[in-house]
Amino acid sequence: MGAAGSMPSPQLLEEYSQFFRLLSEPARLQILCQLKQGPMDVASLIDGTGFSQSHISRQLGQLQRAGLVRCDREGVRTIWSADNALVDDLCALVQNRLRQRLELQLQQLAAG
Amino acid sequence: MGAAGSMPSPQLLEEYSQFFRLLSEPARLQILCQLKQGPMDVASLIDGTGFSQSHISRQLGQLQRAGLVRCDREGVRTIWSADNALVDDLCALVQNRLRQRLELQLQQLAAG
DNA sequence: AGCTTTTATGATTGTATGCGCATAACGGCG
DNA sequence: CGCCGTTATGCGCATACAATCATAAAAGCT
Repeated sequence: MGAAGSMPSPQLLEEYSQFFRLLSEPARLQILCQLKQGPMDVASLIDGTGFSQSHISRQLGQLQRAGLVRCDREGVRTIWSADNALVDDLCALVQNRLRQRLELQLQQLAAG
Repeated sequence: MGAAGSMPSPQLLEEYSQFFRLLSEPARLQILCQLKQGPMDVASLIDGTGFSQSHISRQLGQLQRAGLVRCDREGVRTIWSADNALVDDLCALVQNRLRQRLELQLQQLAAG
């Protein structure tokens, strides 16, 4: 029992996929990781990631619309921050999976 | 303490993003959901989703390479199955987030 | 062997989007 | 006001990939 739940609606699937799509770009994940060190402005993100200013600005916009980052204006600078237990949790689950896969490959290599 | 961990390596970020990219397509999520009803062949997936045969075959290939589905040949048919506590957990976390966002919007609407 | 059914794959097209350049908009300071 | 520093945005290019059609490969049947 329990395996055959009802299908999620197409709208919900669409929202899931849109969220996962946000995390499907290394640049955005990298920005989120940088921001875990603490709030910082765009210049610091440029230093930390090597991306262009316009690119970072766009990615921040996308992350902001999803509520994954927020910003406070501090004079002329915009200080961005992200507190993401959610992204951490998601990544931890995926990391666990990656680890399991590698361990399985190791076993198969040893057994074959 | 605890907020400023070390940055994940670019390779790890790449693997995270590749995994999330798999889930960033409604078609693949839909296939995974269909398979939660139990193992089935491609014809059943076509019936359940409305996608073309070749499209479904390709998506299954991607999901298989990631270890999210597997198949047993049963005569001329290929029976696909997926047991994914992982995807369920990921979707549950995201759903929780979506709910929180909507509740926040509701509060802001009521307060504004 | 040929024939049929089921699945996988090569080729193609269309669309989305990452990424940077240039520039506009915003905000502070002389 | 003009000037400068910071961030957002219009534009173009290149690439990735979803989606389809047509076809090949695999497996059973007569």
